Amino acid sequence: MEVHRPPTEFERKVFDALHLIPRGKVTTYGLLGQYIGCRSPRAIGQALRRNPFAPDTPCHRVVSSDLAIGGFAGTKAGEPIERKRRLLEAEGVTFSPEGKIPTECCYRFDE
DNA sequence: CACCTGACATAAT
DNA sequence: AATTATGCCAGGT
Repeated sequence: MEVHRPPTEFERKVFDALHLIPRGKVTTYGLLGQYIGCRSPRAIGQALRRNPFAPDTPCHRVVSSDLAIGGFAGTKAGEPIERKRRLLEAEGVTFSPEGKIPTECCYRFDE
């Protein structure tokens, strides 16, 4: 069990980036990482996993580089993933029968 | 399709 | 303080 601890700068960057994602869109670990200057999508995932502000912080808007739904709450599949998918659909994100998200719904931090 | 490697932060020892 | 292990990956072999 992890103890509660104040968010680090790295986590702050990640959370802040999440807030930039428009509603109804998603981003990938890689894009988010590049935006905050981190080339390690794994580190991003860890920060999201420890998201202390969930679901105020839209961590569910981050998917894998393949535009697959990716993981959620430390799991790759299961109930949490179902919730994530539902959250995205509720925001207007569409899913292919394979569970993939169309590129149009992918936010690439284009200003 | 199954590995292996790369890059990075945090927790635990 | 340093090392080890691991983690909502990505990409290459």
